[in-house]
Amino acid sequence: MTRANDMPPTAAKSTVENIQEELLRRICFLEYPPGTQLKEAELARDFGVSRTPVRDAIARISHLGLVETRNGVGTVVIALSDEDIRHVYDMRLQLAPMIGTLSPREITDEHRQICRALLCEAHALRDRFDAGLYIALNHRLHRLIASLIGNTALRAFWWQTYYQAASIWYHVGLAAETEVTNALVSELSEIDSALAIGDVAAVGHIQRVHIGYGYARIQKHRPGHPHSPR
Amino acid sequence: MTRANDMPPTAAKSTVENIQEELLRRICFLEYPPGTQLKEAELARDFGVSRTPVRDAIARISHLGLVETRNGVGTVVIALSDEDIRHVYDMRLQLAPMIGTLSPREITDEHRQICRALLCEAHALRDRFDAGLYIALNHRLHRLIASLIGNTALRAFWWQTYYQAASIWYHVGLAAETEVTNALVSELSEIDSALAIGDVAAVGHIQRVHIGYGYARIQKHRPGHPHSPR
DNA sequence: ATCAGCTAAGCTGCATACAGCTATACCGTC
DNA sequence: GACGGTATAGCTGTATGCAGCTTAGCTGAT
Repeated sequence: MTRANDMPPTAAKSTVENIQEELLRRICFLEYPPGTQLKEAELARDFGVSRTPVRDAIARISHLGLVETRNGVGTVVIALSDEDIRHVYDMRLQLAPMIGTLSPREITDEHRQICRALLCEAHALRDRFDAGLYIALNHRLHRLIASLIGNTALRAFWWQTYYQAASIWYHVGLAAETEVTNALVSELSEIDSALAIGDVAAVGHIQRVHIGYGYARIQKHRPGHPHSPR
Repeated sequence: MTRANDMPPTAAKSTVENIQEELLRRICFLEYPPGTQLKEAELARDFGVSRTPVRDAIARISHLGLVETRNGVGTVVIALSDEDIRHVYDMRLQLAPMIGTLSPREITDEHRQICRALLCEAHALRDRFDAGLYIALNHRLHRLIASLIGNTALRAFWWQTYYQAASIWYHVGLAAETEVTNALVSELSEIDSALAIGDVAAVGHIQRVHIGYGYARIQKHRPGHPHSPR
């Protein structure tokens, strides 16, 4: 399939791809929390381009449902409703085991090394928590998992649900630092064990388990529903 | 200076949404077979707008991987590789049973009426085959199924895989008219029975079964075996 | 006849100007 | 003071011109 589906294992090339990736990063890394208004002219200045490529990038991520743009008003970052979040998590719970069953990729030493490095950094996170680092680690972990998925459609869906869910559980992560850090460490060490014996299916089931844990944490620490129109 | 607002309450879709939908229709209905070059200027003339909304529409469907646009060259409709097709079908086989398990919608009499109408028209198709009608029936059937899916993420994925697979099995349909017509009739009558007793899960499994049949037909009639002149 | 190099045509990518829509603040009226 | 209509600011939607990239085809030397 085209490289439009699988996200960025390597660096994107064209201008709008860069902007697209950066916008997604800022949204799911909570630099643009729900309710933020994305002004095309302003973003255009930020990126040093005209409104056209910015509009293009926004159009390309519109299918994720993370932003909504209304004529004459503006483009705002959406806060997913509780029901939407449940739907996304239900979907992820179903997708996770497929990682090991639908054309999984072969595990290489590179995978193992990346996982080992992530585990090491996650340990460091226990001593001194850093929100940005926590988010970055999760993102790299997700990239690692995605690189084990051989089925193109599944990999695309895995990314889509990740982007949809990310901003939510990163938000929770900031409210329960030690809890999520310990969860990340144990998830990584389990994955490390699975990678050691080359068992992709195990990785899928580990994901399945920890997605369940993550959803439970969301329900526990969810902020007192401020205003989530939909 | 308020002018009379006598707009019909039904048509409220934006220009680019219309173009987007029409492009997808033309691609998966094989009016734009793989290899077709989509020239922005030409499409703009067709739709009576400038290049801008056309570009916007193309950008919005780019994530499906059905078109690929390269700078200086053009935008062409992609022919999915055999492996991609297999991946999409593997995915659809997994998604189908979820229709009945992930927040299914309640079946209403409207659903039953639509299904009955489709079944009736499919019967008529047996007497006199018409490619356009066959494709349109399948499309309406897909809309019916999608309207039973309550999980937002699943519904979105269901549509995505449909668009990705549609052009393939519509292509096969043109080479095995009576076979696909009979398959459509039996699929519709099975769904009719499931709707009658309000069993959405059954609908999901019926889909699962017929997706399997569809993939088998693709492998049977795929270019390479039957008619290979020169 | 062959091939390197060049030229021109045609496409997308980008910038910019303008039109249209929406929400808000303002102002005159009651 | 309350209210309805209106002007206005700011945003997105659209049209258009130009620049850059790519390819095909032509030309001329070998």
